Amino acid sequence: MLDPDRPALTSMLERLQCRATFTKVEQEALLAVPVQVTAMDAGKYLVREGEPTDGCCVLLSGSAFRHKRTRNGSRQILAVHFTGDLLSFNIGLLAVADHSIQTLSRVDVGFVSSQVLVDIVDAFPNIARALWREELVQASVAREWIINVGQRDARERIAHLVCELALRQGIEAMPAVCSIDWPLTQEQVGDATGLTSVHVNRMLQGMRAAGLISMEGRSVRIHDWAGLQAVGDFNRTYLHLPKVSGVEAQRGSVGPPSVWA
Amino acid sequence: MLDPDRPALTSMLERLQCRATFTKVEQEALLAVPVQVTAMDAGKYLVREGEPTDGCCVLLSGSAFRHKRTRNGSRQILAVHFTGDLLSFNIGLLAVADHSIQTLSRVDVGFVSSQVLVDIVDAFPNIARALWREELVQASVAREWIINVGQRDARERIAHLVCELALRQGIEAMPAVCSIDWPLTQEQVGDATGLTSVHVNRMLQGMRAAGLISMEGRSVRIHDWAGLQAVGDFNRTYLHLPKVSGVEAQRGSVGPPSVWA
DNA sequence: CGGCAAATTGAGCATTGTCAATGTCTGTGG
DNA sequence: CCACAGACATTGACAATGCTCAATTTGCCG
Repeated sequence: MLDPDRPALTSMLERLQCRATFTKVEQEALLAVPVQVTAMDAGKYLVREGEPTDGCCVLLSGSAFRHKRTRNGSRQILAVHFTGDLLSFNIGLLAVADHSIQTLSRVDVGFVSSQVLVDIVDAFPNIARALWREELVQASVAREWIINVGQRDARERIAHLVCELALRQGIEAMPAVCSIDWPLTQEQVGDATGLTSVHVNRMLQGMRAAGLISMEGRSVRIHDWAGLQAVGDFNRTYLHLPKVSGVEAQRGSVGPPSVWA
Repeated sequence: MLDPDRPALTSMLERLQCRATFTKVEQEALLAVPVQVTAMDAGKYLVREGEPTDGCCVLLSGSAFRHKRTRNGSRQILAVHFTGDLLSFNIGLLAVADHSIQTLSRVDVGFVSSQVLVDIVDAFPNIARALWREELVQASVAREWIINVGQRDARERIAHLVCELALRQGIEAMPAVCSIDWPLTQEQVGDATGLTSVHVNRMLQGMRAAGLISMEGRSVRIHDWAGLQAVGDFNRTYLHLPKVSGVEAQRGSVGPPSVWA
């Protein structure tokens, strides 16, 4: 749900502030960008593969995912997105969308026209750099997903996905045992990892039995963050997160990796 | 081998001209960019995962690949690059490399400093747009690779890889039966597709037996381009190639898909 | 000719998929 | 408040795609 007391693009600004430091003027320019806000139900398409693309689309609340289908109809999920993420930042650069974007929950989406975006980018090189960097990070995440489905076994793939979504939701600022939003069904986890939902179910049971996680409806409780990272062969470098400061924020990374064979 | 009679960056210009139309001034500005050219042997690292990155690196001749390793040492190839490709275009945007880049053959590589690049991008928005578009296309290719390893079976993955590399080498401007450069060993094909070299070998034998391709040392002869695309579930959209004109160029896409079950 | 990397072959195995049934939860309408 | 529908999760038995291991052959290059 969008907070009516804050500018609509506040969450996007916060996301970009992980990628650059803005002046007051830059911050105000970003928040002042004219944006058309639309609320949408879960399961709606924001972009469809093959359709012409234009403008920029930002996720102001809720979650969404990118996907693409093969000839025989099977679906590969390519990325999961949360509040503040840029969903498409194509100043009319590519003619047609090469994948689809669909909502996972009720969302608020902001649309910004290409022209406005071009103007902002021209006027504020620092903002351009932050947007560019955000795109590079998304590309880095995509490469990590190639490894995940290409080289890791089922248990590792799923643990890795849990780690990524947990870290991107700020798990390291949370208490040692905490819950994160989990917008995916087991079938969607399968489509993200190249596994069947049946096998995902069995692997999740294994992870629960090992005391790594537990599941509560649309959230996952993480009991052993260090162990989960060890199982998932997780190395956060690819997310290019800003340096975290403070003891609390480093909790997960200093403990001994738990053995879980 | 670099042609000494042409400016070093000619091949990069040709690549970018697939993404935008440049004025004479822009073309000359690009070719005049100061570039440090280095020849390197096969198997050398251009970028190493975890090391700081800077500047821009262009492949002026030969081929190279991106890859990343998992904890247990297995390697995933993330992309294959040919003459003219931009290998890293990071105006100091990300602090450390999230993957490695290694040469596949003897190559000539051009290094351009970040500052020069920033100047060019600021002075020529049209060039900036072409570079940006090139990056977006590389991201699109990475997403297609996620599908390839996540959803397709062994034969489809390999056929898809052959199609991609063939199309990027301009197969559609070649005669109906033609050879393309094939810089990968079977083990490397395995690392690119998430398969073992043993299984790659068996699948390639199947494709040869089916009359799709034949192999001649470091090149692959393509006998049935339409059939290969059908087997690989190949849809070129993700490459965002410029519209091709002429009958010859459309040869492969108009024939009936061959049945090969 | 020798050395080495790459390709090829075979046999056995295991991770993961398939199919089909059943259980569970949640929201909605009567 | 209960019944019901529908989506999601879970289970079991069996099949198969692709992996492992280990040996052998081929081809290239000095």
